[in-house]
Amino acid sequence: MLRKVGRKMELDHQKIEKKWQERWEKEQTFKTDIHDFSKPKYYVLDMFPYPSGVGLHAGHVEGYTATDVISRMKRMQGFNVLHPMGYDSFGLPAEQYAVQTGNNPNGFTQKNVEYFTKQLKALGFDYDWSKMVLTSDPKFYKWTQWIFKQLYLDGYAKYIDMPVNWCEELGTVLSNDEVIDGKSERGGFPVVRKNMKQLCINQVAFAEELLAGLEEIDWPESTKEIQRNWIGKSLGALVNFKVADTEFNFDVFTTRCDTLYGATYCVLAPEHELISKITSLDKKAEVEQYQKECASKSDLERTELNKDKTGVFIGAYAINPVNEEKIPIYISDYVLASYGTGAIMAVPAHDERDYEFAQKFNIPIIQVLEEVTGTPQENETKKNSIVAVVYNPENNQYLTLNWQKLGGRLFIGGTIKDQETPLDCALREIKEETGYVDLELISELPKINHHYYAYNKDKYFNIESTGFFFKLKSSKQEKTNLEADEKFKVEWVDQETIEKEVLDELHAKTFAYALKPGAMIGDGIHINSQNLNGMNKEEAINTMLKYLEEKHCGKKQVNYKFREWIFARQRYWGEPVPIVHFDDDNIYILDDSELPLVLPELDDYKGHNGQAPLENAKEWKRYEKNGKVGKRETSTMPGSAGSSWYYLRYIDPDNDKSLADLKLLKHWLPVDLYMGGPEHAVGHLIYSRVWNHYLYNKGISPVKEPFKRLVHQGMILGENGIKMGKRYPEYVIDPMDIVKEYGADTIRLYEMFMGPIEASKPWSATGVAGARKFIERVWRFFTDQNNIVKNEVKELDKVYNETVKKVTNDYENLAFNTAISQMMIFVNECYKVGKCSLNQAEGFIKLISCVIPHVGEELWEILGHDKTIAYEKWPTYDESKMVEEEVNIAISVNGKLRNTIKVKIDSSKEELEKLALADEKIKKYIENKEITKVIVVPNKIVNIVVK
RNA sequence: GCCCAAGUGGCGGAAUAGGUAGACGCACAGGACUUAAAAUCCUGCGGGUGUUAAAGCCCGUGCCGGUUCAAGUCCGGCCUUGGGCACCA
Repeated sequence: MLRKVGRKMELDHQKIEKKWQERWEKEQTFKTDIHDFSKPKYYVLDMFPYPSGVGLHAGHVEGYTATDVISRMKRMQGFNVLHPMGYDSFGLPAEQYAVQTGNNPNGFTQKNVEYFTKQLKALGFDYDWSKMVLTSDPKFYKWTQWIFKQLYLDGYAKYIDMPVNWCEELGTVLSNDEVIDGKSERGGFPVVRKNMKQLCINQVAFAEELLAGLEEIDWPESTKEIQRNWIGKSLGALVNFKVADTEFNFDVFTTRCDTLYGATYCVLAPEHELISKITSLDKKAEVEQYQKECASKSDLERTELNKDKTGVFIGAYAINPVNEEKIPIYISDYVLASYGTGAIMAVPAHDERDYEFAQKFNIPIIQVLEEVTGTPQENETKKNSIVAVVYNPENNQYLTLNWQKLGGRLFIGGTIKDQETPLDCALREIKEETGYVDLELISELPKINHHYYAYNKDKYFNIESTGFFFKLKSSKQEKTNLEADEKFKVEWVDQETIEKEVLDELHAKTFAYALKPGAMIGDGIHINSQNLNGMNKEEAINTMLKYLEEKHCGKKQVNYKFREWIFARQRYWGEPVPIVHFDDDNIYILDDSELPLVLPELDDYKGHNGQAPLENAKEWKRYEKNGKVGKRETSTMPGSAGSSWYYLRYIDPDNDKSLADLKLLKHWLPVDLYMGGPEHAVGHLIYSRVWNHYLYNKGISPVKEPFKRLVHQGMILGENGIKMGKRYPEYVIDPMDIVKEYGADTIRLYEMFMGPIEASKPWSATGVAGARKFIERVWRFFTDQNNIVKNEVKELDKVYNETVKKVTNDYENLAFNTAISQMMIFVNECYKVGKCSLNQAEGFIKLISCVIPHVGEELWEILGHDKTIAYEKWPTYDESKMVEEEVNIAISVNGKLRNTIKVKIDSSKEELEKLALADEKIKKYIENKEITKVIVVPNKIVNIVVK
């Protein structure tokens, strides 16, 4: 029944929002009965925030509103919805902020949690607050410690002596994803490499599972690609090199073992353990000096210096296992200790870095791959030939032969005669064809394998062409010696002309080599490689692998860029590690009965002083058991520990027997929709997958992949398109200001209407006002009792059903902007018609209540309902109401739109063609012309093709 | 340098499978209501040309080329912006 509502009603957003927020809280509207399995479940999750003290920003509101809309729709569609919220309250950010503002992290965190919660409630999100988790709560981190303990007992967590990222300023070790461009993510302080004994989790053991898992989850392709690159799998081989005249040997990792014949030296990382054992006496001092220099370089310095290769020959030689050649061993920091085996074989002809190094240290370069140009044919005649590029520095021009119609513009070329070296051939050809004799060789260019057809001889040729790059020293010329068919003009031209006119593939490639000296990186066929000669890459790799395995000096090997997850921070505000180091060097992991190991209070904590803060917790640190005395681990866990499993705990947050009841987990997992920023692609989103895979293998988590569908919200930029943030505080929008002035419904509607959820988009103050205007337009129409009629309103049938369909589908696809457009169209139509049936009004209010829940509830009440709209049945649509009797058909001639006509829907092709051809406007375009074709797409378009 | 996205009016953005480019909103302009303004309601709104007005015509989805009866959409090459990786052998 329609409730009588006096005169015009003002929209008082503050009153309405307060009213409904209080009611939702009082009636526990959004409390999920986790044990109710009678309905299908839907688990929708937001990335929980760091409670940082500055409160929510516009980006939070976007992501959280999106999941809120989904969760409200799913609830109305009959799902039992779990939509929880909590706080990632441990970790470096919270600690840094606390120290900077002189607060104790603990009390400070509590205060921020309250602040955030108040803000989230003010935005009207339908979180079930009874499920809240706090990673810094001992009841929660008991289980973080427990999971860590399982990892430790299963051998995945270990102390390892390894080079780590050390940040002096923060006084802690950092993981790879916490280091950006050689600086710490937090604060931007320099990071150096340091060898330290560290607690690590062997996440590389999960690399294959993680890669395979990516195939089965509905995530943005770009995020999956980032994770694949981060894991960085590469297939290759280990090759063992013996050190000449010693007992020692070492392995290198290579993806191109097929280029072994081109390996002319080896490089060890400066930290390689073999160096001290094989360095010759006379090189010892120099080598040690170089090692010292490298150790003190920060990561930033290393990358900045990467253009200029440095290194030292250590006076030892390795034996190339395929040809027993002795090749020198160098050390250089362009080889990383932490990747592969920390040693490489260098193939300077085909690797840019090796090429650079070889140039600088004057090491031989042997080409083992040659590029193939042209198209291979049967019955080719083989020969060897040259292409010579001659450069005149005087006028910056190159020597070419213009064959005109016979072959265009080419460089000097020719066939190598018996008993002639390629270089002799090049010099002879230049002289015979152009007369120039005073030349200086700049470089010999990589050989090219070229297939071509010679018209004058009517034959196919396959040549191996050696390129030469000469400089003209003087214009001294001798008599040329031309054959009868050599009809060309000798011309000097500039680079631009060559690039335009030298079209022959072989000559163009040769010129490119001449201009850009360097390694030949592309693929090709093997040369100078004995049994591999003539093979392509794949064939050669397989052949080489077989050879290496037979000779027991190499084998297939997979390598990852992915590294150990360093699982300790020398900081205070994190989960204590439940480990004790006994005085007799034995390591003891606490018994379950000793968990949680509670983080002790630290009086007047002012930040780190070069050691782990917990070193100062004298009493806490000491541990005694059965008369044995030990010291607790004083490092704490990294910020990503708690967030790696929190989504499990929401399902059963008060369980003190296990991290969560398996039966409940089985029902509720996986998360159906996970929403959060793309910046977590290689941090949280990998770590949580690692833990979940581990827990799955142990039977603790029932699913391999925890997050079935992942969506990132884009960034919200300032009005001028610049990132909001510390650098431009004047452009920062505080969502709470908008809530106060325009209402929570307005900021929710506005942010959903801005554009596609995943796109970055600029804020617009007038856009916000526009959103409010639309809400008022809705309010005005649906609170006016004269507009709402009991009888059907046929005029709205079509648009209403279309709206229900489009909004339902668009919400499902998170296309909120177009869903809102459609609702605007519906409201515009209502105004035009001047009335709306009660049925349609109720359906529409259900749709829009997901985005503007306060106004939605209020309108629902005004329409005469006592209960919340949250559990009302989602509206349905009737396709038959959406079809119209007539449809517009476009008529185009030669693809150009010329007219549109209205015809009965589903008119036949023949009929449409007849109508189109008979159309008055169309006549003038087809008169006196031949109609070659008529294409008819029913209900869409007719295209007439005329000549 | 390598990998991945994206580029559409003054602006944010629409356009299931190649089939009427510019939905919806903002801004702007005009009108109605008002003593007036705000608010509201209605109308127009890519550029050029044309006309009293219109109709009409031409051009238009970063640039160049291709496939097709038909391209914002598909293919090839380039440019720009954003993101990721960066001596990873």
